[in-house]
Amino acid sequence: MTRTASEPLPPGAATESDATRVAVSTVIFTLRRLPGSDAVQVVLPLVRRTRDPHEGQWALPGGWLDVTEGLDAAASRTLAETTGLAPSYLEQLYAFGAVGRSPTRVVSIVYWALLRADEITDTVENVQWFDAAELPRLAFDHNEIVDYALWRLRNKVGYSRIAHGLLADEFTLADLREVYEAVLGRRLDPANFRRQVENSGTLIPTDRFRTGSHRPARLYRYNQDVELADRGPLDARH
Amino acid sequence: MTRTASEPLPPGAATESDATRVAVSTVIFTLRRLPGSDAVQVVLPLVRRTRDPHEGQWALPGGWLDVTEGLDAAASRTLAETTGLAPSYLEQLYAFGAVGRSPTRVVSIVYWALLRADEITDTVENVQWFDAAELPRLAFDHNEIVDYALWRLRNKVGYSRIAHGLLADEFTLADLREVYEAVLGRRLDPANFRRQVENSGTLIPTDRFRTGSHRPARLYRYNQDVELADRGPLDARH
DNA sequence: TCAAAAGTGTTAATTTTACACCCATGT
DNA sequence: ACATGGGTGTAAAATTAACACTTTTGA
Repeated sequence: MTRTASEPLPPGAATESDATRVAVSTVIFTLRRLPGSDAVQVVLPLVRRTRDPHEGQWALPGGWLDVTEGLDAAASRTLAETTGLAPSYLEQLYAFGAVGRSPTRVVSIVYWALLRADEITDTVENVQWFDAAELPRLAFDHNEIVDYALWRLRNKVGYSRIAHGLLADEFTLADLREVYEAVLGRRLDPANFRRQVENSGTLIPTDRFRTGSHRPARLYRYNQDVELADRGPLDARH
Repeated sequence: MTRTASEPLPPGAATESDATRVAVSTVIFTLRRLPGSDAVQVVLPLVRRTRDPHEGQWALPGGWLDVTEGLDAAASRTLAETTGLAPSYLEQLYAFGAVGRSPTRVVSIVYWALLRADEITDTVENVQWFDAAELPRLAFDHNEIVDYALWRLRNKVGYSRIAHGLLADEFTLADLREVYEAVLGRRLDPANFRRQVENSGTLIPTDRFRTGSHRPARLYRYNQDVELADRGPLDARH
C-alpha cells in the first residue's frame, strides 16, 4: 500500500521517511477471588515476549496500529488476538512516546479495560494472569504504565460507577462493595455503602435474591440510563 | 535517516510501509478581560491554514512529531513554532486516530496548555485569538477537540489547583475567584471561596497588597510544595 | 461621607462517618 | 438456637451554602 502525502508539511515538519510506528496496548483489569481465602485481588493478563527486545519478559497485550482501523478498534483487535479476551469496558489511557522507551522509536497508544466476571474466558497460550499488586519486572516501560492505569482505576472508582464494569448483570450490594474494597484496598462500612449507592440512582433492585449462605441478599442490575463513565471525547457531554 | 526494524512484529503486525504519521497539536487556554466590560472570557489561539486540506480555515497549532523528540517536547516545540507562545502548564489531552479525520491517515497526540497572564506575548502572523465559547467551524475534527479540552479544564478546576496556571506569580483572591468564575461560567460566593482556598493550604499570603480601587487586597503566591495537578503518568504518585 | 470591594461571623442544610441494633436464613 | 451476613436507625462530625455585617480605601 502506497501513501500519498496530501497533508501539508508545517515548518519543521517530518518527511515521509521518518514516520513513527504506532503501537496499541491495553491494560486489562479483572478481579479474582483467592481459592482459600475470602480476599479479592485485582489481576491482569500479560503476554510473554517471544522475541527481542525483552525476549522472555512479560508485557502488555498489544500490536501495531493498522492503517485501516481507528485507535479503539485497534485496541480491541490486538487484545483479542493476543489474549482471546473481549472486555466490555475499554477506554484510552495515555499515549507514551519517550524516545528511549524502545530500541526503535515507537509511540504506544495505551488503553485500559475492565473484564466482568462473566467475560473471563480461557486465554491463549503465552498469557498468564498476575496480581496487580505484585508484578515482576515487565518489558519496556510497562511497569509504569500499569501503575498509572491502576491509579486511574482507583481514582475513577471514586467518581463514576465504573465498578460495575467488573461485575456480571446481577449482583448483590456485597458483591459491589467487594469490588470497591478490592480496588481501593480498604474496607467500607456496609451500611453507609448501601445508602450511598442507593441514593446515587445507578442501581435497579430486582425481585430476585441470592441465597446460599445466610440471609438472602437482594440482586440488583445496572441502570442503563446512567453512563458507566466518561470514556473520552467521543461521548456526548453537553 | 533510515530506520532499522529491530522491534519484532507481533501477529497481525504492520509492516514498515504502512507506518502512520503522528502529529502533535495543542489547545492553549488563557483568559482575557473585555475592554469595556468587567467580564473575563476563556480565549485560545488558532492558526489559519495556508494549504489544503481545509485551506483558509482555523486550526489548532501543531506539527509533525520528530523522531528525535518525545511527545511533550514535540508539543512545546510545535506550539512555539506556530504561535510563538511558551505556556507554563502543558498536559496531554488525548490521542485522536479515527481513520477519516484527515484525508491521509494521521494520529494526533493532542495536548492542552494554560498560559498565565504574564506569559501572553505577541504571536506570529496568521495567529488569532478566539473566544472559546464562540468558535467558528474549525479544520479537521478540531471543534470536538476544543470542546473536550474545555470539558477537561472545567472538570479539573474542581479538584485541582490548576486555576493557578492562568495567573501571574502574585494575585489577589478576587483574581483567583475570577478565574474560577470564567472557567466554570458561574458566580461564586466571595466569602465561601476565600475560606475554601485558605483551608486548602495551596496559597501563601504575602505582606504585599494590591491598591488602586477600594480597600487594598492582600496578594498571595502559590505554595510550590503543592502540585498544580497530576499531569499524567510521568509524575510521582505514590 | 459614601460607594464598593475586602474580609469576618453565624447559622441552616447537607453529606459523611461511626456504630448500635434488628432481620432472615442455613446449619 | 445461634452464628452470620443482610438490612435499618440514629446521632455526632464535617462540609457546603447562604447571607448579614464590619473594615478600609478612593473618590
